[in-house]
Amino acid sequence: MTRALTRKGEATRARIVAGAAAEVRERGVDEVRLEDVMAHTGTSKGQLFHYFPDGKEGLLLAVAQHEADQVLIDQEPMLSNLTSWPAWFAWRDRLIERYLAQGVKCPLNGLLGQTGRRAPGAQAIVTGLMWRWQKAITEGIRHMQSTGDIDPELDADRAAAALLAGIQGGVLLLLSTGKIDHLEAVLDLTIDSLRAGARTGGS
Amino acid sequence: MTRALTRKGEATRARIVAGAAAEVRERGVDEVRLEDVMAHTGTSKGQLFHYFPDGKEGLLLAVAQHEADQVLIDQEPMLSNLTSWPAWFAWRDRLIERYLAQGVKCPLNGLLGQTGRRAPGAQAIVTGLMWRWQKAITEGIRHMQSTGDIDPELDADRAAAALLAGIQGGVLLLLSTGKIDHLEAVLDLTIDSLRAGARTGGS
DNA sequence: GCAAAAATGGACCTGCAAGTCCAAAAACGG
DNA sequence: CCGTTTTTGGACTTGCAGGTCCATTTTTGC
Repeated sequence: MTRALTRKGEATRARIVAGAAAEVRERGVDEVRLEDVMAHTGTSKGQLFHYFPDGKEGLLLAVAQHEADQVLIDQEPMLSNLTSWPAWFAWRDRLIERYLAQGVKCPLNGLLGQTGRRAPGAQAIVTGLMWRWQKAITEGIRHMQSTGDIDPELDADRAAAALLAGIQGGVLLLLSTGKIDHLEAVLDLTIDSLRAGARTGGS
Repeated sequence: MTRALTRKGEATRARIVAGAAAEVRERGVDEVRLEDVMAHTGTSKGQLFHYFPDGKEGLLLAVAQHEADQVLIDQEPMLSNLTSWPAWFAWRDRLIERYLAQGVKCPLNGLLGQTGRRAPGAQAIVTGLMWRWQKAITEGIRHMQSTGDIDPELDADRAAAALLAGIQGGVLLLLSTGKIDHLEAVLDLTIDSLRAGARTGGS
């Protein structure tokens, strides 16, 4: 149907997406010119429009999906196995490590602020990412509740929402201030708070 | 020195900034054309470059400062008087109300993602805003510690950093999902957590 | 009132980057 | 092999938005 890609074509397409993603991280969404992508990936304009008939919009959409997926992949296998406090700490460390390394170059930043307005589809991609992310955290909390490590009275979904928001804000502040402090504070204090409620059963 | 503005000129300049700010909220930073600002404010291109010799960049910088100030002003007088739990709740309510009303139209969004890259000065504006914001929260926590309403052992600055990050993330998620839930969860759970530590003195 | 300075209007220039088009080369399928 | 389809390259078009310029009107200060 929609498929008419040879093996070579498939490879080229993938190369374009990966190269464009790198370019977006480096320069930011609206500073990326198709020319940059062409130079970076060794492709021609004809190819770009061959694989992305909708032009820049379609390309950015593919990049957005690529980057969104990567965000969750980078948190594995921790994110899907928040089944003990050491596991939670390992996840925390991975997040800090990842965003510290990433620094100012943030794909999400572009996704939310800019691509979101342009492509209506990008909005859906971001929402989907947040949804999956929060769901994983919620499951982690529920598991800890089932083992008695977190107060069963706690609204797991609400707590996960707060934690997710904290992480997003922490990353945002990392982008603007260049310091990881906010993200660290959120993770440590929130996890501490989750642990505090359990202990002997609360009230 | 740098002043050569008549009363009329001052008024026109202010009108341009206000109109441009509205336009930025409405369409997003990189979708705003100078032409839009001209139409919206009833000015000509000559005027724009008369009052903002650096062109779009200078105008956006002025808009950024304008919007950043507004963010804090909108939280007054609550933000500067976090001296009792009812005051904290009033602040919470104001935040929810403000951002609920604002919805998807966010000046900060543009500030962070886009203007930040373009104008090096915009980065400073955002950082300054966050700094002032966090300082106000820290002072609120310190005051509550002085009255024994919050555990004096708590690191006030760290807690404020976490709360600020939560708020930022909550707003970010409001922008992408359209729902206020995350912001609400952050505010309620974090304030609850602050209250929990005190009570009878902790350990 | 009058000269100087500021404010205004809008025509014009310019550069850039997205998007179009087609012709040549490579890959595919039988 | 050969016709067909896909892939590739790059010249060309187009539109737009930022920025320049200057002529005209208004305001200012004396």
